Order: sequence, then structure tokens, then C-alpha cells
Amino acid sequence: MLHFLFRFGLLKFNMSQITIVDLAETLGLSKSTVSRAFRDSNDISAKTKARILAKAEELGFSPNLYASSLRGNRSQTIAIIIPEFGNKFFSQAIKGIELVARSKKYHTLIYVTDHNVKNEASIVRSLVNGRVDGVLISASGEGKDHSHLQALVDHNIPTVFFDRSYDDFRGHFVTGNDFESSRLATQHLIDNGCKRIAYLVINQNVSIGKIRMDGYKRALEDNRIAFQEELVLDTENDETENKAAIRNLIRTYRPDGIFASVERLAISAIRVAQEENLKIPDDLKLICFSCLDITDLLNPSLSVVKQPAFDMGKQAANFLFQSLDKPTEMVEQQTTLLESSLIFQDSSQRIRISKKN
Amino acid sequence: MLHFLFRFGLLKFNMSQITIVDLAETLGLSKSTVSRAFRDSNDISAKTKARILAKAEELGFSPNLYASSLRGNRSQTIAIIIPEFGNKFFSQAIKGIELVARSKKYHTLIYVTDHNVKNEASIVRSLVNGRVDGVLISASGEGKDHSHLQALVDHNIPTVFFDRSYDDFRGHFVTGNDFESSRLATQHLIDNGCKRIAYLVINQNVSIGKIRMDGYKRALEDNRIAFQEELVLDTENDETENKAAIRNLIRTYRPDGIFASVERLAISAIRVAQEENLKIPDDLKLICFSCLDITDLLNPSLSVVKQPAFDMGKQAANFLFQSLDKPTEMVEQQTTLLESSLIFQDSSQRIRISKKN
DNA sequence: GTGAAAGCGCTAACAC
DNA sequence: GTGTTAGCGCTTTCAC
Repeated sequence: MLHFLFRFGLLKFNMSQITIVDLAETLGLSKSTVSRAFRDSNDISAKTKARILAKAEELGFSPNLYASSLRGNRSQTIAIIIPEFGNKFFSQAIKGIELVARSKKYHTLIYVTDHNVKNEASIVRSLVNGRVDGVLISASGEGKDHSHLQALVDHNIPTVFFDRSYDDFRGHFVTGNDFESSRLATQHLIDNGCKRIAYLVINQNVSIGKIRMDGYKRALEDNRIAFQEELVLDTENDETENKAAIRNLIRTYRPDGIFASVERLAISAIRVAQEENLKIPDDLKLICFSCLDITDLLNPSLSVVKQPAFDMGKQAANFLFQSLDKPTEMVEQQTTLLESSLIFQDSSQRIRISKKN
Repeated sequence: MLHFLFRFGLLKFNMSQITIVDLAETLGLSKSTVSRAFRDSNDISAKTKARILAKAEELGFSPNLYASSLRGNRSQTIAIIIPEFGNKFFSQAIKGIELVARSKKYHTLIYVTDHNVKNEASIVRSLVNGRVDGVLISASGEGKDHSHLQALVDHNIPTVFFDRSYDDFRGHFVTGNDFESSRLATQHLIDNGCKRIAYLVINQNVSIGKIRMDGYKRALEDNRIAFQEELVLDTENDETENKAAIRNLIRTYRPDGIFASVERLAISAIRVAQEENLKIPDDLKLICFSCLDITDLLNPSLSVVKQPAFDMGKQAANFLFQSLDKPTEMVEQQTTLLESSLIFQDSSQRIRISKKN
């Protein structure tokens, strides 16, 4: 009785204290019946269900998430783990993921590792105790030790990688057809007269760094241009350092073309070129991976490999929900490649294309 | 016994089934003692605690989130609700929020409303049953009906708005000094010879739309320029429609300056100007709110009001955690204004500033 | 400093 | 189709 009064008292100030028991009492039903009204149960008559839902709406009640998760061992939550937030690729991908998740009535946790594998590991560790039902992740860097991923396997948490993966990860991976795009981008530079093409890579040991380099190398081979280690610049996560390294590369090895594996390295390259009084594309041609939607407004307009970020997010999420729906079917290692578009603009072309024509 | 075997069987495949009971048995302790090891309890000896934590680490155990949340009525989770993901402002703000949250060992849920108040309402409704301890939100649009926010109040969920708020929201709000920035931006256009300045607004009824317009109006007044309703364009969420409306505005009313309250409207304006063969800044001067970090690389370089997005996210999160730490202290309506920077570049200036000089 | 026991709100057998 | 009941894994009095 005291309990009831207490609850009743609270009610006035904090409706979150309503439970199915309260609802059941109000309606003269049992709590199981009320519970059934909120599940997809067909052990309940349509009228009763309607009556319960109406009352719930009236009282602003919805079932306590933690109680049902504890009971049912489901969290209705997934996690996204990404290395950074700096570019349109990730915001678009997240948008796609969140869209799919919401359509499935799932909630989405977001984590940013800042390209730090240690952070990635600690985040993963914080997820495996039931916090999430599944994980979408874009790998954060090299690190020989990916044992933190094992925890996801051990706890049967379906995991899908997107864009960036680890070599030793076995499971679903959704990414772009980066090898081919990189080959074509490099070929394009060659077609436009480049002989000394530098490759700017974010991290040679993470999948995209390596695969994009492979495409680059293949294009060189195809054209009997010798691969030169000096023209490959493996960068860090710091813009100032990167600019210095690019400046050094430009001064020392005088590339006539640059293929940048990520957008921000291309931006740094543009800035360095300006400072070094090099004209793009006349002195230096440039193409990069980017999902920026205003490359046409840059000066010069920027040639890019544009990944289908939004679709990649959606696809990755769809695969994840497939695994969640049928947890029994173990998905074998499987990689899905989505087509990127190559957009050739002024930054990479020998003959300037006039905009108005 | 059967139960034990079952659990033991599961153990081999799914470590998530370890509980404090298992840990307690293994160590010959009671589950309450084990539980205390994971809280900030001082009812436990340092050695016992260390022994428990070591074993937990060894077994890859961490306490079940849902059980403790159910028991303790805390979720260690906050939500971010934003209208869109399209620009750097939000990605930077989220980055700031996530950083603070992680430092507090909180998890961060992300929701995108796509500028739809209905979505916002349904998201909020899905949060009030204990899912989160607090909410950070940037308002999604007008809508006369903000009753969904009342649910947050009713359920005692601390809420902080950032960047965009509703007039009728009483509580903490962290935003930029938009009135002053807008006044100065408009004044700057006037100083550069503009007499017919159009104002492009995302939504006149959401706080930023209105306040930025107030700053714009003030600058007009200060310079005895009559405010003209026709020069204000209230836009929708669709780029094609917006471009058509901007084109119509330009053709019909021939503004010589544009002040855009958000970046994407400025981008649309640039595109329309190109199509209409208007030169920026010669025929049309332009300044806008934007957090883009490559405005200097645009053609022409874009004059902007740049908000401290990252700091805004951090501040908003800090205020939220203040409320979470002392739930008793009811925070009165309070607005925190952060200083934006005005960056005047070529798009708005009469005299072209040569880059190399 | 540690253990025993009650119960957070809900779900899912199982009865009827 | 509805009610009864036994826990999900944890925290927190309350003993000792």
C-alpha cells in the first residue's frame, strides 16, 4: 500500500515510473496480457490489445527497455564505429545506416576512434556485454593486434565492416571497387601526361590504403612506368605534419601528378601546391577519393573517385540485419564491392575543359 | 545442476553468458561482493576488488548493462537528435559531444530527423522509457506542436538544445551569437556596396532562422535600408526546389547581395548564379553561415560566419552532464552564446583580394 | 568487509 | 484468450 502511494506520488512528477503492472491494474487485466499487447503476440484479442494501447498512449506509457532487454537478451541497438568524422563519406554512410536502423526500429550508437586502434579496442570491449546486438565498423588503422575483434566473435555479435577492414577479419565487408577505381584514376593521370605520379596514403596497412595502392601500381605496370617507393607517402593523422611531408615530397621528387587515397590529403596537397607556386593542373595534376559534393566549385574543380557512401551504409546495415534476423546462418567471409564513380574535372586534365560549354 | 551444465555448455560458444554469479563461484565469493567490485563501493577491500577485476579481465567479463540499468535506473547513455547530417557543423558538433560523453563513460545514440518534426517526436517518444539519461537536440523545424518535448520534462530527462531551439523550450540552450554575427555579415555586404540584400532562410520559425534574420534586419535599419519582404526566401528541404526559388528570386528582384543562413543555400545560390551568368562577387556578393574548412579553396573563396561547432558540441554536452550529475538542481532557462568568427573572403568583397599578396 | 535476500519491469512457459 | 509464476543479472539494504 505504501508502495502504491509512493508510486502514485511519483506519478505526478515522473511518469517514467508507470509499469505494465500499473497499466494492468487500471484496466483490470493481468500484466501478461498487457505485455502481450506490446509484442507481436497473437495470443491476445484485437479489442483487448487496442484498449491497452489506447490507455498506454493516454498515459504516455511505453515498456521499459531495460527490463525487456534483460529478459529477452535483445537490445534493439547497433553500434557504428568509425575512425573519424571529418568527411562527407562517413556522414553519408552513417546517414544510410541510421535510416535502415530506424526502419527496423533499432537504435544506433556512434563511436569515433580518431584513427586509434586502442580506442577501437576499448569501445568494442564496452559493447560486448549485451549493449548491442550488432556492430558496423570501419577499421581504424593497422595494429598487429586485432584480438579485440575476437570478443565480438566470442559473444556472437554479428559484425559487418564497411569501407575499411582488416586483412585478418573473416566476415562481411562492404566496400568500393577500389582497386579498379584506383587503377583507372592513375591511368587517367597517365593519359594526361603524368610520368611521375605520387601516391598519398593514409595508412598502407589498412585495407583501403593497400588496395588503392595496388590499383595505382597496376596502372603504372600497364604503362611500363617503374614503381618508385619515394613517390609513395605514408602519412599520419596530423595535418601540419602531412603538409610538411607533402612539401618535402614535392620539392625532392618533383611529381607531376598526385593520386590521393583520401580527400584530406588532396586538400593538403592543394594548399602545399599553392604555397609552392605550383599550378594545378599545369604543373601538378591531382585526383583523389572524395565524397565532397562541391568538387565542381573548387578552384580548380577537383577530379575525384566518388564512393557511394550512402548506399554503402545502407548495404552494410542491411547485411547486418540479415545476420540479426537469422543468427543461425553463419555468414562466411564475403566482400561486397560497390561501384564508385570517376569524376574527371579540371584538377587532373591536360586540356582545360571550359565550364560553359 | 542442469542449469549449470547448460550455462557451461553455452560458455564455450558465447561468453556473454558469464554473470557475476559465475565469477563469484569461481572465486569463492558472493555475488554481492563481486558486484561491489564493479561499483565505486568502499564496502570492499582493495585486494578482493583487485582479485575480482583480474579474474573478470581474464574471463572477458563485464557486468550486464541491462540488468544494472534496470536495477539502478541509469542507462549511461545519451541521445543526440539532429535535423540533418549534411554539413560540417553537425559532424563537428557530434564529434565534440561524443568526446565528452566517452570521457564520462557514456554511450551516445544518434538520430537524424531529416528536418521532420514528426520524426523528432517519434524519436523522443522512443527515448523516454529509460533508454537514455539525457538528450542533446538541435531542433528540426517549426511545427506549432512541441508537446513531444514535454515528455522529456515529464520523465525528468535533462535536455540541452544546441544551435537550433524552439521558442517555447525552457531549459539550456547553447548556440552562437547569431544575431551579432548576422548583423555584422549584413553590414559587411552593405559596406561593400550592396543595396538589395536577399536573405535565404531555412525556416523562419526555428530559432536560428528568426534570430539570424533579426541581425540582418538590424543591419538594414542601421543603414536606413528598407526591409523588403520579397528579398527574404523561406526555403524547403529540397535542393531542386530551392534552386528554382533562388533563381526566381534573382530574376525577379535582382539582389546585389545574398546572406544565407545556412551553407547549403549558399551553395545553391552559387550554382544558380553560375547558371544565370552572374559573377560572384561582381554581380552578386555572397556570405553565409558555414563550418566548411575549405572555403578558401572555392571559386571564388567564400565569405562565411563560422560557428565553433566542435566547442558548441562540447559545451552542450558539458551542460548536460552537469544536469546529470546534480539532478536536483533544476536549471532555469539559460542560453549560452559562443562566439563565431567572420571570415571575409572574395565572395563578398568589392575589391578583389589577390591571394598571393 | 562480506553474504543473504528482495526486487527492478518485463517475458514466456504453463495452466486454465 | 487470459492469468499465474518463475526468473533474466544485477544492486542494495540489512545482518553479521
